[in-house]
Amino acid sequence: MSTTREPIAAKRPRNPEATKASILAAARAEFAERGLDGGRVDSIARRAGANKQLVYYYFGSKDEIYRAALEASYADIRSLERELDLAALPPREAMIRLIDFSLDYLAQHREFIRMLADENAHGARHVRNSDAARQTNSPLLEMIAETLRRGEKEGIFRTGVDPLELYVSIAGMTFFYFANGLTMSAIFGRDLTQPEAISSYRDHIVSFTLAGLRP
Amino acid sequence: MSTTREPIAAKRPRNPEATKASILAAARAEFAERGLDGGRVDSIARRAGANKQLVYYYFGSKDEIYRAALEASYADIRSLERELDLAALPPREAMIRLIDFSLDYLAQHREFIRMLADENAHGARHVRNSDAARQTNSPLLEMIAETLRRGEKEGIFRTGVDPLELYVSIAGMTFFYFANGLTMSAIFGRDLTQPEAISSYRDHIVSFTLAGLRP
Amino acid sequence: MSTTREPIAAKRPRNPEATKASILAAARAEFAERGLDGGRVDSIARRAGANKQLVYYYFGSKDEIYRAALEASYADIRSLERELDLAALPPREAMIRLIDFSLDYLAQHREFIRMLADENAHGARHVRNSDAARQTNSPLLEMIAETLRRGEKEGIFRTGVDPLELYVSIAGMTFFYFANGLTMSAIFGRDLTQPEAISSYRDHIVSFTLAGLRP
Amino acid sequence: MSTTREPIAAKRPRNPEATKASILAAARAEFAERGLDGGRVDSIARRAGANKQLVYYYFGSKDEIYRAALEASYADIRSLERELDLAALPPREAMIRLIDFSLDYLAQHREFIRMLADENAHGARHVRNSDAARQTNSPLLEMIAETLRRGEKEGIFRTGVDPLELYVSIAGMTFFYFANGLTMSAIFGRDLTQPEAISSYRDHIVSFTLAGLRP
DNA sequence: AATGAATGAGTATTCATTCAT
DNA sequence: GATGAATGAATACTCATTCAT
Repeated sequence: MSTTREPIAAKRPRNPEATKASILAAARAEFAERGLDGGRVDSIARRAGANKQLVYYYFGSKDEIYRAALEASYADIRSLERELDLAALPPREAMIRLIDFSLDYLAQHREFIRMLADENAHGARHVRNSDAARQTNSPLLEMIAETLRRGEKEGIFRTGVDPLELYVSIAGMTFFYFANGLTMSAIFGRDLTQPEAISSYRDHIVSFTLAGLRP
Repeated sequence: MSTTREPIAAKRPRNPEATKASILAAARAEFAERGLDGGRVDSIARRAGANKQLVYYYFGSKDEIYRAALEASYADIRSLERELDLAALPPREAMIRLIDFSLDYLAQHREFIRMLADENAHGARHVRNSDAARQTNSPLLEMIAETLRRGEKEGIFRTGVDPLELYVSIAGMTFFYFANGLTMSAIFGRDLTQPEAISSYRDHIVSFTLAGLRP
Repeated sequence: MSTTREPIAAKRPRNPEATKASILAAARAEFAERGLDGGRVDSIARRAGANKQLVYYYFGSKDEIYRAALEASYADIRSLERELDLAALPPREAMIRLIDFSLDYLAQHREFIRMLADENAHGARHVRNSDAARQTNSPLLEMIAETLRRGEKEGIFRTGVDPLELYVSIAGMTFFYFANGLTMSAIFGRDLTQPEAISSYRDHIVSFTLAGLRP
Repeated sequence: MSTTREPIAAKRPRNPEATKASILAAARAEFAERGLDGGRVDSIARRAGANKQLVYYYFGSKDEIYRAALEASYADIRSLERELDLAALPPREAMIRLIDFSLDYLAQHREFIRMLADENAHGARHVRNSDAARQTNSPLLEMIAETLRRGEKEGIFRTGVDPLELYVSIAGMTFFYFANGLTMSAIFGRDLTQPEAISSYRDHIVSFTLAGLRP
């Protein structure tokens, strides 16, 4: 009140949707790189080329930006999962494709690994508060179940395999490789980030999984 | 108040080793709960009942306390791994024991999960700077290799399985379950933290792994 | 969402005077509750159900809204003061009526207390900039003077009493009771907000004042 | 963690009590001038020539600094009240002295007016949270009661006057004069800040009060 | 007349770290 | 060894105000 404030004219062109989108993109990059605690709202604004207050104008708080970023990440992977179309492949090939998808996606989207780890480290509170994240059910479970059923019929998969447990196993094998690759590389003295190492590990999981499903 | 001066006894008895140990324990608890970025030096001092400056006196910086905490975590698990004595069991039982150990340890030491995830999220820079962490080689790889050899000889395990890749697979299946259990529980609407769920998953991994190793 | 565009009807019907009035009412409520520094333009707009920019459109700045709110408060009390018609009562009853009015008005318009205190705390700069506030002379002084004259003639009031000083005394006794009632209640351990306490204090002021005016 | 921070050597000489005292003094000045909402922690630190964090180190939060400042103000006036020694004077002179004290103190300590007004505007929450403020009972009430008793015995004061109500009346007449002098001066076109005006008002209150107490 | 988007300067508070004793 | 005092940079979030439509 005592200090006179004369704001300077706005420089950013009026394009609300683009503005909001660029802030969200910046937030995703920031959080992927530095995590929830390490991410800075200032940095998000800077990355987006936006005024910091705009971040709050559109998202309200750091936690809500994080939730939006997380939702976007989930939406991305869900969208690709829906395109998998495992039903179009024979059971064995379907399973291989699932493994490859899981491995490739994580290899190319390290940011998803970071966000997932971070979210769990924080008690999954953003996911729990996100209708979007909870309701956008993964199509994977049903796909896996259907693939298992076909494999059982063909006699190449054993019965009694729980789709969710299988999913967790495959996701675990792929996720862990990239999530903890750095410490393992340092400790075991074997560079797991090399393409050949990844390729070899891929073959291992494929044969391991297919064998693991045999009747 | 200002006139009478009672020489206040130093609250903390001079016991350097105990002091350092209590600070380290406090640091492990703090980082396990809040991560590297979320952990506070103040909080560590408070938890340890020590003066904040003591933390710096003994450890130098936040990063070095973190490294010490990480090293202690690694030392703990390495110590237990060494007691596994897989060589005393038939190959199949040895493999089951390995799986159970991996699962139980993570179930009971969630803090290790957090530290591992955090360390990797930060580029594993503390592990790389830690001779202790890198040199205290895990005895597991050799144990697994030996177990695989025996299983091959007995004809119950196939050949060509890489011990490290197998280790990554098993560690991945167990780690992922606990590391990302919260988001999965929220999203899949199935409480994976229940003992029955864990027990069921354990059976799944055991049979999946044993089958996966069959010739 | 972006394809179908339904021309959303302006929520607020074009009714400038009603709009301005609702903003003013909102401002009065806001400033009465939170003071000049504590009051928020955003909050005023929200209370008024209006766009924030409208507040600026009609009032120009926070200080000017405050001035308008203050003027409205003064106008309210002046309006009631004009209806007092002390001349219609015998001097003693007129004086009692004046006291009751002062006490009752403040009891029922705590917001006026806050605005008065706030305005003085800020150097009365809004009042000084307000022709309205300064020109709408209070009719009280002349009423009091006339009542005193009649009392003197009747021999029940002493001479030489300055109307403004008497006004300040009465206003002070009533204002202070409500303005600082909270701290006094806390410190003296006697709840001055109770109706009985107010009623008792009223009797005290009445007899105190009448006695104080005796020749 | 990623940014390296190398603090520069401390410049402030080590004198905790002086430091804390200077911060408190600065806080009192700041809040007296600008109120609770208008006061800035930054400004307090600057006034005290101290690092801002020191303010938090010693006082914890803005509200607690305010409470400390308020307590100090109360302690100041209580200390002077205790020196009044009304019992040493004849009842009439005692009453005059009480009035003069009240008027003079407020005339010379405008900051107390501001703090009192502000505290009440904020619901007296700091006083309620302050044991010091509540327990340091004002000696005035007992002094007034005793003075009234003596006056009654001598037949110069009437009976049945409640000490607290009398206190409120006197405090009100003096407080209001200074608290709202600025708006009244502006509105009534009579400068109440002039020494002559104050002096005249003092005489008015004295005779008004003494007359008001006559049997 | 009315609305939503955008801005810059602030605002209380926190944090890792160092100094002095 | 141990403690309390002090520092500077930062951190999430707010606010009055203006621009563009």
